[in-house]
Amino acid sequence: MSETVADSTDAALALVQRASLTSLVADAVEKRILSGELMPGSKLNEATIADRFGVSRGPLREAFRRLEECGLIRQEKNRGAYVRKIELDEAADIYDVRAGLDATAGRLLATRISAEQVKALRVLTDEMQEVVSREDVDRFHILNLAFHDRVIDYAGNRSLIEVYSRLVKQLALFRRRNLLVPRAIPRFADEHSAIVDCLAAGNVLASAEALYQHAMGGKARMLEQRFVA
Amino acid sequence: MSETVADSTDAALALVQRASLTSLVADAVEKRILSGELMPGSKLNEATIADRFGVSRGPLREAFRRLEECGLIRQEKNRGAYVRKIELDEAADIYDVRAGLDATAGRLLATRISAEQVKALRVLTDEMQEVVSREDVDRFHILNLAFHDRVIDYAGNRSLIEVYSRLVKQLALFRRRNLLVPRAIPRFADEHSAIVDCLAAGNVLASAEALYQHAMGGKARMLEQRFVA
DNA sequence: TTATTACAGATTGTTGACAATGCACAATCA
DNA sequence: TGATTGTGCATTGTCAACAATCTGTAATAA
Repeated sequence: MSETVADSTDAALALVQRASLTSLVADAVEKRILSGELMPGSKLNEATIADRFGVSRGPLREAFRRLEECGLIRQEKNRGAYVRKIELDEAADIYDVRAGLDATAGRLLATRISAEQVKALRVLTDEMQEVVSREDVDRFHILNLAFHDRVIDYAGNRSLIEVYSRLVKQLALFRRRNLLVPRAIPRFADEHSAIVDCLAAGNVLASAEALYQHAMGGKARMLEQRFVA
Repeated sequence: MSETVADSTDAALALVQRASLTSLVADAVEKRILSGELMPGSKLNEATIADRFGVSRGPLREAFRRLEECGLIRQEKNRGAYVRKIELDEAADIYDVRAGLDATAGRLLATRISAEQVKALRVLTDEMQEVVSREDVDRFHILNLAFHDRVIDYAGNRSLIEVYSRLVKQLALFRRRNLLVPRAIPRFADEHSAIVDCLAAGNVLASAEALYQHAMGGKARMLEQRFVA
């Protein structure tokens, strides 16, 4: 019990030592944007938000600058800040770049993947194959995200992780019901398995191409749904 | 003459309307960092810099947040801001990602390049081939930068341009006399020509691979020089 | 001597106030 | 009526002052 207290106070201490109001507010606003609580196009009133978080406008404005540079909000001089709206063509651009980053991750990972990492990815792809039969879309979605996160992580490139997560955040501003279409799941599961095969075999070009095409498939799905909806 | 006045006042007006002190200061500091006037590791004193630009610390701190998010400076709580220092391994990571982005640009551009764009690139590669014989390293350097900028631009993807320029800026923090080695120039010139050939032929995979390998050659050169110096 | 503490100056973090700008609505005039 | 101008309010831009923290130095004690 005292440990719990010690842990929490330690955590609080570390928080105070490392985190500034600016960073805390930036994280909080970012979270609300990514969760959809703050919708694209929403006006972000400085005084209102500063009050809500119990800080003055100074730190908040600094947080806004960070979020602007992240591409999550847009600021117009003398007119205020708005949650960034990402149009279809812009989302398509981001998808292309992300596909390229996936390919890069594949190139890098194919030359360095460990047996343990292959195994960890296989655990995911195996469960995905299982899930296909159950048609558990939600579970597949989680596994899908985990799979791609791991591929990027395992590539072991900090710059890649940074750039990739940046794009993923921006794409969160564009999710218009891009839920998985059940009928597409079997194909995705197979593609994941094929990707792991390429990686495990150390085939650089095949890994890159498999990941690229897989990501571009995701883009195509996004574009379809846009026009259906 | 009145036109000149009108132009300059128009420009001034546009500047005042669009640019905030924050953005102006951020640009100015960024410029000084990229030019090497502010060296990696330098302490950035808020009061001193604010005074130099004739602004208060508020806008300057906002500018710092932007630069921090750009990866050009690093801020430690209660200790201040420093020009970011990029170590060798980090630069290597960035080079890998940039190579991947070059490959992505190749993929995209190979499917959409126009005759005019091919021609424009050929103008550059032709002059590069000329320059090889003259061993004009400086001129080659300029042509080299122009070539890669155009390939990215012609790819016509805003997200790619944004991410790419971000990485280029970060790499500027690491240039330790990575000037071109004269003996490497002929090979680079040939590679540029080959890249344009692939693009003009609309060969997606070959374009991507040629640009990727070309960029990785640049990385290798950087690593060599690091150990020679 | 060496380590510890106390203090002072400098620097960063945060705030509230004031100035400048934009926006919406009312008043005016053709 | 319709367009334009003027006015007040809300909001953003900027600043200077204050609080909190850090750093280096001097004083103290073992």
